[in-house]
Amino acid sequence: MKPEEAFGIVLKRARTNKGFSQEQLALSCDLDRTFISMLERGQRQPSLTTILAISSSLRTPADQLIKLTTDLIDENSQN
Amino acid sequence: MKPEEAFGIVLKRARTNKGFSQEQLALSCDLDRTFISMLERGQRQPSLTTILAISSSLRTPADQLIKLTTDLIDENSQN
DNA sequence: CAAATTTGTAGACTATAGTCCGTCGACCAT
DNA sequence: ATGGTCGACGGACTATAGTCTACAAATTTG
Repeated sequence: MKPEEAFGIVLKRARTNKGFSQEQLALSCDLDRTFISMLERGQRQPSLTTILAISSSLRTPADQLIKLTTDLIDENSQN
Repeated sequence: MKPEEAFGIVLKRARTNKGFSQEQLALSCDLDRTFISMLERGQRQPSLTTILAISSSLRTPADQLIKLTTDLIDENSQN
């Protein structure tokens, strides 16, 4: 499983858990809505500042987002 | 303090702690030597896959690298 | 159902991540 | 002195992160 796929899944889970729409999140972290969409579908990968911006908007520590992502990669290491 | 500055400091510390040269690290994580140099000087910021590649080569969990980075940003939040 | 909201997607664009070539200066050993 | 490793730095290049506009498909809600 590719990093961007895993991050996309983690992002979507975290966002919906907080009850945000893609557009609300995009506005909050000053990114484009379509880019959030591509991130969640694993078609783009985030840079460090993007990770931090999303972390801040979702009020979820960045290192936790990364941990969830790497855990997901490890779980699916056969794929 | 900008994210890329903080990450650069964290990266340099982690690399030298492991006794690697920039070139050794670059070879190990399949990145360019000059790019590692720019990362450490805070002139570039890493993407997610770059963070994971460096994490793997340094045998330091990615979430720990991120935690060290955000901690450093928070400590210097006045700058 | 219809209307409203949300998300996927495409295309064209700009900014920057990351490569590859080289040169230079600092430091440390012979 | 000089040979070797190491890191800063430049320029030119390619790949991709991230924007913006617009429309279609899906989902939710009354």
